[in-house]
Parts: sequence; structure tokens; C-alpha cells
Amino acid sequence: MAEKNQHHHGNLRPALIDAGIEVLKAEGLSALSLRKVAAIAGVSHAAPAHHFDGKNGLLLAIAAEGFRTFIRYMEESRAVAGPAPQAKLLGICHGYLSFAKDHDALFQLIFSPDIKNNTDTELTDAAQRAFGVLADTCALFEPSPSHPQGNEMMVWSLVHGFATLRRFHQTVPPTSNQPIQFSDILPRLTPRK
Amino acid sequence: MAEKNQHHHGNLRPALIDAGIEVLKAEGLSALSLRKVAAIAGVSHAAPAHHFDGKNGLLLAIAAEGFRTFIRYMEESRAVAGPAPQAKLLGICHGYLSFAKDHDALFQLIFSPDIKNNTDTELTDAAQRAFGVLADTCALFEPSPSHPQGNEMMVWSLVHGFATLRRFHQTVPPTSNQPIQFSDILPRLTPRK
DNA sequence: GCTTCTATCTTTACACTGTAAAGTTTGAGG
DNA sequence: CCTCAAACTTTACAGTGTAAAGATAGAAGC
Repeated sequence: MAEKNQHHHGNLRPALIDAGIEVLKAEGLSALSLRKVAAIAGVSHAAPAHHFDGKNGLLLAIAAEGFRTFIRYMEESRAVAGPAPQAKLLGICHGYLSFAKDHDALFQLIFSPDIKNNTDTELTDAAQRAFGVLADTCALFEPSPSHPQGNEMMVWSLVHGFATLRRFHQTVPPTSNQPIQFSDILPRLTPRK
Repeated sequence: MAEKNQHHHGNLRPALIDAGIEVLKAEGLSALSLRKVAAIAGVSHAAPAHHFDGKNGLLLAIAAEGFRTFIRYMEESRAVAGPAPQAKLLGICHGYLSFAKDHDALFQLIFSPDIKNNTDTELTDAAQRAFGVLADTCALFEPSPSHPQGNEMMVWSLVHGFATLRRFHQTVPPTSNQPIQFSDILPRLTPRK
């Protein structure tokens, strides 16, 4: 490894992003601080400022990386699903939900309104590619009569809300104690012929 | 008013909660601090500690208050809707979405996983009552064949995801620029006879 | 080979945050 | 009138983001 204990770290930027993801996994979003990731990477606390424009910049970079693994989750889950359109759609959603479960804090971050994005193309590109994965799968079905993107928004809202509320129910327990599967609430769409 | 400029404020607890909601409206969740609400209420920065168990306690109290106005939004929106079950359901959802739009930061707070709830009955009661408003309206329809609470969870996930993604699209703009209405993605349920 | 220069990182400093502990005031009860 | 307890203040401390100035090392030019 490029373990130079000198002044120049070598590839500090990705190291800081990795450290950030590490903190997210271990202690959650609220525990993520510039000084902590700097300490993990073995540099001074002010070093991150030269690679990211403040804390928000680090969050943007981590979020972009998060979106990329988010995409991977959906694509891999779709790949192992059956060939039928409905199976592929459910596969995407299961990937969505698996990501939310496996990367709790990262999921919180990438959809957090706290990260102010001012034309960060790296983030918006990754986010729109993530939406594209879902849109492509929705294109296998007849479009919604009410709106050209009706199916996308319906499925996207449904799975996102489901994931978010499942997180919420860890804090405020639901009234019912019968666990519900996502496939129970996903409507059947009519495949395109 | 009970404007005593002495040592004892009189009713500091609700004043701090109001100050917190005021900050949320003006500057957002990230700008909410104990010291700031204390300053607004005109007390020393450590005063809140005697009424709430730390910052999380204040957040819990604000969130409980937030859930109560959240309930009011849904009930009032249902009241002005038509008598048909589907109209009432759509009314609830519009109240849901109006609240999310009018009280952006408060909406973020009440569904934030950062507020750690350790058997705070005030919050859980309000939250479960909010869910009850939606459940009551869903009871007007035939139950989902797949799960007794299938309709509730479907509608709840749908509207919550829609609200969240609308917030998200303020940061990352959507690929399509044709605005979509919630009524376009809400499925028609079959009313109970 | 030597100098210069620039990106990278460090040091120092400051305002702000939450929290704990000890001190002060005020109003109520004996 | 005295005591006392609740409400609030004061003081202190560790942690945070950020800005500015200083140090270092590798590259670029000659």
C-alpha cells in the first residue's frame, strides 16, 4: 500500500470518502464529522478542506458513491430475478429495499435534503442514473393513462415510502404487528406486448 | 401576557417549543440549536436542560407537536373533500402533502430517524393517531386480499414516498419536467358496500 | 544540479454547539 | 419568619466547521 507517513498522503480524497462511509456504517449520519474522518485517514483535521468544499462537499461525494452502490444493488437484484417484467420490477424494488436495510445511514444521506447541491454533476448524474434503472424496468409495461411517467413515480414513491416507513417504525412501532411484505402492496402492471 | 423579566419565566417549556418551531420555519432543521431557542425565549442557554432531557428531548416535544398539526391537516383536508370514499382518501393524502409542503423542516423532523425515542408516549401516541386517521379512511374500502393492513401500508407508502421525493427533487431535479399530480398515481380502491 | 513554484497538508485560531456541575433567585409551605 | 425545592444562571469543557497562515515535498523549468 501507499503508506507514506509523510506530508503527502497520496490519494487522500478517496481515503476520506471511505472513512466517511465507514463512520456512517458504524455510528450513523449524525456522528459523521470532518475531524473524525480526517483522524481515521491519519491526517490533520483541516486536510479535508482542500479536497472538498467544506463538509457539504464531503457529503456530496459520499452521496454520489452511495448512489453508485445503490444502482448496483438494484441491477444485481434485477439480474437474479425471473425474466417476466413483473418479476424484474419486484427485483428492482427488493434491491432498493435491501440497500436501505444494509446501508441505513447511507440511504438516509443520499435522500437527505441537508446536502445542498449546487450543480454537482457527479451526484446528479448518479442519482438520475439510479432513477433510470427503475424507469427502464417500468418501460416494460404499458404506460400509465394519466401521465407518461405515472408508473415510474408510482413505483418509486411506493418503494421509497415503504423503505422510509420501515425505518420510521424502528423508532415508533406500528399499531399492527403483522409484518408486511413489499410484494403485498405492489400493484400488478400490465406488460407491454 | 406573563412577561416577567425575572428569574422565573413562567411557562418556558411551551415557549421553547414555539421558538423551536419558529427556527424550523425560518432556517430549517440543521439550524435548530438549544442555545438559539433559549435566546429567542430570552433565557440562558442552559435553561432548556431543565425542561427537556437534552436536545433530543426538545426534538421529541417539537415532533409531537408537529404530529398534532399533521393530524389537523389531514382531518381538515378530508372534511372539505366529497363524501365518496375515494374523495376522502384523496383528501387525506392532499392534507398529507400540504403539510409536507407548508412545514418542510417539521415534516423532516417528525420522520427523522435521528430523534431517538425511548418510550416517549407523547410522541408515539400522536404518531399512531396520525396513522389512525389514514387507517380509518382506508376502512371504507374492501381490505386488501394479501394483507389485512395492505391498503393502509400501500397508501401510506405511496403518499409518503411522493412527498419525500418531491422534496428530493428540489435538490436533484427530475429527468422529466412534466409535473405530476398525486391523483395520477393513487390507485382506485373498491369501496366497501 | 539547482532553484522556484505549487499543490498538499499542518498549525493556529475562532465562533458555535451540547452537556455537566455548581451557584443564585424566586415563590411556596411549614 | 424560616426552610426548601424548583427554575434559571454562571461557568466550564470537549467537540464541531471553517478560515488564515505556515510548512513540506514533489514537480517544473533552467
